[in-house]
Parts: sequence; C-alpha cells; structure tokens
Amino acid sequence: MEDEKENLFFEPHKRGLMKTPLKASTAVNLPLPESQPDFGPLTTPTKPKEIAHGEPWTPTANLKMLISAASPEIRSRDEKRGLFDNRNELPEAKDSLHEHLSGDEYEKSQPSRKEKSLGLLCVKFLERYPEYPNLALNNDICLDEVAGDLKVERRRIYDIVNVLESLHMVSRLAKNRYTWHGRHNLNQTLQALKSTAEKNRYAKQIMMIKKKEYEQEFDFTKGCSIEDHIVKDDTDQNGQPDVCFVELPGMEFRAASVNSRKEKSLRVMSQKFVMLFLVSTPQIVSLEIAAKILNGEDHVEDLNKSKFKTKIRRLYDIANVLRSLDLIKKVHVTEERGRKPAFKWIGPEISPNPSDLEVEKSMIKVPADSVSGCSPVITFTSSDLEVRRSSKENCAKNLFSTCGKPNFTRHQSLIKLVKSIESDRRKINSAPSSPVKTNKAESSQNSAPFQSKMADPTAICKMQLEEQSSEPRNKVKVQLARSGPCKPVAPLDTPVNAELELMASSLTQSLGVVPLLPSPLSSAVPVILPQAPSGPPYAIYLQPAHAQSMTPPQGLSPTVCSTPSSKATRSKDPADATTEKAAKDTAKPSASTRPGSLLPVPERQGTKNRDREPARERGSKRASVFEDSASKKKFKEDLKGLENVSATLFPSGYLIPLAQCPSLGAESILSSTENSGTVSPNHRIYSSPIAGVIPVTSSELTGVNFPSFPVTSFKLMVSPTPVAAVPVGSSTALTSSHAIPVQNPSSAIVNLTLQHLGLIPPGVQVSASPGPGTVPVSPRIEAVSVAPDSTGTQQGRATRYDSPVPGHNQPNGQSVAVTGAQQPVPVTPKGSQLVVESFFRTPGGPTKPTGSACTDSDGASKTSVGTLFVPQRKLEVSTEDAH
DNA sequence: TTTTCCCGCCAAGAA
DNA sequence: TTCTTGGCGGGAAAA
Repeated sequence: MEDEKENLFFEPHKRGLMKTPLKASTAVNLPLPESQPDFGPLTTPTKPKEIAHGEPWTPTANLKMLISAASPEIRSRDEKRGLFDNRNELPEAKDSLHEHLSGDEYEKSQPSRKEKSLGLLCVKFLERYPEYPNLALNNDICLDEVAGDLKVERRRIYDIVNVLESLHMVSRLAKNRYTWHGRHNLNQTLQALKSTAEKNRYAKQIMMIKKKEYEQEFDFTKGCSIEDHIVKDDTDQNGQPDVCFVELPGMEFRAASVNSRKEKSLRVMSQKFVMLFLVSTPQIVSLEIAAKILNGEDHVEDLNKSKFKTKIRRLYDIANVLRSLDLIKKVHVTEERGRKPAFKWIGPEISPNPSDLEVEKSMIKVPADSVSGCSPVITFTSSDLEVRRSSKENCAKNLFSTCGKPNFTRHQSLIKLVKSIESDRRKINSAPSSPVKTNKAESSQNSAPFQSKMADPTAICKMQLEEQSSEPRNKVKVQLARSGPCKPVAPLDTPVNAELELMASSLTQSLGVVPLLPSPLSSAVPVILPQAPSGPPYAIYLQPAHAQSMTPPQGLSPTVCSTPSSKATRSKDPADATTEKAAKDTAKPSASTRPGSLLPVPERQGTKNRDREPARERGSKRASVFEDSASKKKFKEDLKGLENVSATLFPSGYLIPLAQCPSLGAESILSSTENSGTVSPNHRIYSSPIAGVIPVTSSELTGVNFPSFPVTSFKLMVSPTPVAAVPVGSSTALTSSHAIPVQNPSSAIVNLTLQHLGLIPPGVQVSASPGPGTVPVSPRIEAVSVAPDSTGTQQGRATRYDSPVPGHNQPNGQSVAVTGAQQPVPVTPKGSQLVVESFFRTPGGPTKPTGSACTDSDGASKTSVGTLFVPQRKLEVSTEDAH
C-alpha cells in the first residue's frame, strides 16, 4: 500500500493548482473543488468556496435542507434525487448510501451519522496522501481544499489536522496550509512522546487513578471526586506533569495562535493520549482514565462533570483519528461497574528512550538473547539510536530550548519538566548508587539504600543484565528455541531475578518486619507447581477455598475485551467472571490453566503483534479478550505446545512461576524472605519468567479493572497462612511473552512473598517498576521473549514503522523500583491495601484496597507501585469466585 | 441507558 | 474588522 501510494503520489507542485498532494489512488479521482485558487501560504481562503462543492452546501441546498428538516418527505425526495451524489465519491458512504436509498426513510437516505464520523472523514483525508510521501516534494495541504473535497466543514478538518499534527504527520505551514509528512516522522514522534510520558510517569498516574477508582468503587474512601483521581504527586515531585506539545525539529508550530490555546489544544491532548498508550503496559487506555489524567493535568479545579464530559468528547475525536491511523483500536474493559470503553494501542512499538535510559544501551549491548531473550526483537541500529536520540534531544530542545528560539509557549511546567528530566538523567547516570526519591511510604531507615537502587530501575536492570545475562540468557535461548513461541523466556529471568534479588533484599531490609495483617487473605495458600518440562514451576497463592482450580491464563487475561463475549474466559465482567469462574474453576482445570494461559503472554503477543495481519489480530484478540473461541483454542494450543503445565484453576490466586533459572532471583527472593525470618517453605515464591504473566503492569491495569486485582491480591498477599503447594503448571512461555510481566512478576512475587510472610504490611508494596511506564518494557519484551509469531508479527509491524526497540527492555523488570507504597507500616487501612492491586479481588472480601499508594520511587521510570503488582490479565479471575 | 460524537456557536488571535 | 482556529458543550444517533 504504502509503496503503491508513494508511487502513485504526484508531486503536488507539479499538479498545478492542486496544492495538496493527493494520493493518486483516491484523491485523483475525487473531483477537485472547482477551483481552489492557489492560495499563497498566507492567504486566507474564503470559506464560501466550500459551497461550490455540492448542492447541500449551496445556499439553495441549505434552504432545501431547512425545508426538508421540516418536511421529511421533501428531504427524502431531494436526497433520493441525488442530494448525496457527492457522497458517492466516498466508498463507505456510497455503500451505506445504497442501502439507505433502498429505504424510503429520509433518515436512511441521509448520510448516517457514521458516514459523517470523524473517523471516516479522517480515512478519507488520509487516502488523499501517501503514507510516506516524497519529502522532496511539496506536500502542502490546503485545508479549504480538503474540506471542500471531503465536503465537510473546515472545522472538522481542523480536528483531524490537529491530531495529525500532534503526531507530526502534518505540520502547519501557514494559515490554512499544512504540509503533509505522512508517517515519516511517526516513529520519531512516538519515541519522543514515550520519552516524555515516561518522564511524566503517566503509567503511575494511570495506576493511581485506577486505584482510586477501585477504592471509590468500594467506598473505601469517602467519596472521592474526579479530582481525587488526579495524580498530584507528579506535580509535586517534578512540578507539573503537563507535557505541552512535544515537537520534533523542524516541526515547530508556526503560528502563535496555535500556541495560544495550546494547553487545551486537541494536539496536546492527542499527544498525551498517545503517551498513555505508549507508557501503559497493556497499552490499553480507557477514556475515563485518559480524561482524568488529562484533566488532572489541566487543573484539578476544572474537573467537574461538564469538563470531564467535554474531555471525553475530545478524546473520542482524537481516538477516531488515531483509529483511522491504525494506531489504536477500540476495546472494552470490563469492570465491576460494567464495560468501559477503552482503546488499545496497535501502533508500532516504541522503544524506550535511547538517550535517557542507559538501559537502552545495555540492551543494545546485550546480545539479543539476553534481554530480549529469544525474542526476535529488533535491535536498534546505531542509526536508529542516533535518530531517536536526536529526536529526543530535539524534542527536549524544542520543549525547553535553550536556544532561545521559542518554538512554543513555555509553561512553568515545562521548566519543571526539564528539571525533572535532567534530574532523572542524572539519577540514571549515577544509577544504583545515586539516591533517589525516597518513597513516601517508606520510613524505614534501611529503605534509603534500596530506594536509591530502586530509583534507577534502568541502571539496575542494566547492571543485573550484564551480570546475569550471560548464562541464563543462553539457557533461555535454548529453551525458547525448543519450546516454541510461548516458551518462557529466559531473558526475562535475568531481569526478573535481578529484580527480585534487589527487591527482596531491599524490601526486607527496608521494610523490616511488618506486622501481619489479619485478613481473609491470610487464607491464601501458595502452591508450588512442579516444573514443567519446559518451564519453571509455579507457585500459586490461592485461597484455600478457591484453590480448586487455577484460572488459566485467562485468569490472567486482561479484562479488556473487544467483545463482551464471554469467550474470554476470564472475562471481563466480574459478574460474568463469577459465573464463568465457577464453571471454569471446576471444569477447566487443565486446559485453560496452562501456564501460558495465565499469561499475559499471549496477550502481549497479541498486543505486540500489531501487524495488521492475522497474527496481530489474533494477538489483539487474545489480549483483549480472547474474543473468539477459535482464537482461544488456538491460543490454548499454542500454550500447550509450549509447555505442559498442569494447571489448576484457582478462582483467585496469584500464580508465581518458580524461577526457571536456579540462579534466578527467585532464590534470592526466597533467601531474602527467609532471611527475614518468617518464611515457611510453603511460602516460598520463586520468580520466574512466568511471573511476568501474572503481574500486571500498571499500564495494563489501565485496561484492566484495577479493582479486581487489588482485592485479590490483597488477600493473597496478606495471607500468612501456610500454603499447600500445588503444581499448577509452568509455562515459561507465557512469561516470556510478556515483557512487562517479567518485571512485574518479580515485584509481585516479592511483594507477595514479603506480605505473605508478614514481612510487610499489605499496604506496602514493593514494586519493580519497569521503567517509567512500565509500559515500555513490556511490549518489547513480549515480543522478544515470547511466542514466535508474536515476535514475528509484532516485530514485523513494529519494524514497519520503526524499528521497535528490541531489547528494550529495559529489562523490564530491571528497572526496579521498590517503593513502599504507602508507608510501610500501614497505619491506615488504606496503606495496607496497596497490595491489592496486584491480585485478584475477592468478592466479599474486604478489600479495601485503598491505598495503594503508588509511590514510585522515582519518577522516571518508575513505575507505579500498585500497578506493578497487578496481574496483567484481569484478575477477574479471582474476583467473584472466591465466594 | 449509555456511549459516541456530530454540529456549530463563539471566542481568541492573526491578518 | 474579517477570517482562521479551535474550545466547548448541546443534544441526538448508535449501541
């Protein structure tokens, strides 16, 4: 397509009057507006021109419209007569038109709302230009011309252009004129956005919001208002989180006017929205959360229902454009409250910031196997890095330019942001040793050292990777090769282990002994699963009652569903989940259980496979929800193939893979825990790549219902009771597949272990945050470690746009940030609940997950506490079944 | 009923 | 003052 488009693309300047480079395929055929005068760059086009296009737009037509409005019959007649002839130009509209015409209702004959949707309009708009235009040519776009061609008001074109501009697919050239860049800058832009998002810790914000929502849902907190959801800590810490418009070199806004309203600009909102995807692990963002975050950034005080609704509207506008760009797709996240609209990122995977994160370097250095493990991850080429770096630098330059040339309005927030960035960099550079933010929660003296370590997840990861990478990696590789796609990825192990070790040690030390919380959770029982041939054993914490069977991967599966269909096992709706669970619990023992299933892996793959190909679809479906039974089956098969895991279905529980690698952190964790003194054999948790599966990153949480997790986890974590070990199954594959999981797992494990042991209060969480948005890491990892196809597909797609970062990875887990969420000793109930997020929620349970405080140690990469622990998939699993 | 989001008013700014 | 931009929110179609 692209090529084709490109080939067909005519040089705008050669087209005479046509300033807009139209795609030959479509645009050429479109009747050009009669004569769009060739406006000079600065000329102001006159609006009237649009009228020329069609009857509907002529005064007469308008009059008719008015009349018809009063008289449907007239309208119908007119319409049938050809009122919509113009619309025939549009394929989609055409089709629907035909259908409509058959009917007599004028309504039908009229273009349906859908036909007038911004998304469709955007598609039409995009059809006019090649995805990768010849930059040497003049690719000017005249908005009036476009509006005329598409027969829409210019206002609508602005909406589209603003979003495209946010992605630097177009840039404003002059009044009424834009230059089409296509996707040439897309990857670079996304990279910059991701970088910015990480700096702003959007992942954390997402987590916090989810936590709050969860809390609110259960009235744990006294009614919180939307404002309450807003993450303020970021602001506090780094100043305003506001990102302002991220620019790329040469793409600065040229009109002051543009900057004037920038703060609320659709562009900025669009960028932020995209950032959320780039930073969230599941890469699923609900509009609600996005709106809250965006609102929060604006001004808390502005958050009222009306504003919120407006924000949502705008987000829909943006989402429609992004969908047209194939960057996101709509999905639904099921929560206790019901289905929530959300969007899933299906665009190119973006690697972590090259320049900022050393991790990246490490990634590069690291053999493919290591970090990324088996994943066929694409490694950055030096050139790529350069580009990214440059882009990033440019971006930063633009944002905080010292050059003096103010490209856009600068806000204090920007300054703050710059500072924070610098600070982060510094931290990163000094990494392990450098002191990092101290966790608010943590008061313990010991914590300091750890925190510092945690602060720099990347550095840590890097270090760990280097240390551990050698052996394990090889192993992993081998395993992967053998096992197949889903096989557990060794790479993960390394990071995980490292993380675990760090976390464990740090946690234990820092946290010290924590009073056990008596709670229902105590009942949770950790089960150790026998190691699967290919995979490591898993330890699962179950609640005694639920221990019957383990939820398969599905349990892990995120709540997100494209379809409400219950197919997804795990389901989405809590209610459904409940019922399903029951059935599943008993019935699904093995199949679903598969370790893999737990996994988020599949999902990840799906997610990652963004290719538009089937694979991608498959992945997404899986990810989203295994909508199709077929896909489900397939998925299961894949998993099976990967490993045999005996699975047990647990209504709610946490599946912890035993460390695949002996050397892995699991041991370390155990040791640490044991050291702490409270450990019981049963409690031991091993870290394994798989773990990754279970834990959900904050980002994932986005899509997922946070609430559910918390509860469950809470129980699980807390439960001091001894556990029976049950072999569940191990699937490394799954683990591997999820990049994110990897990190999470470790943290999750650590948390669980600690909590279980009573070392730390439930409220306290140790998080291994993947980098700043956990997000970044996971995706890649997934691709890497996991399944073949996912890798293939994913990468393929990623490659397409940009080279995804391969190793990225920050080793996911590597970046470990241990944070005590709320203070270690949770005096308040809330504090104790932090943990919750990580796990499944139990129905009646208590659950007050309140405070999951997400203190992230540091910002930068930090992760959100709560999130980290959350199982990737929806935990719905646990939710209801418990009782 | 809720989700989507079209539509166009109207204000901020630029020309 | 006119015109471009684009924030904003009513309200209706779609789900």
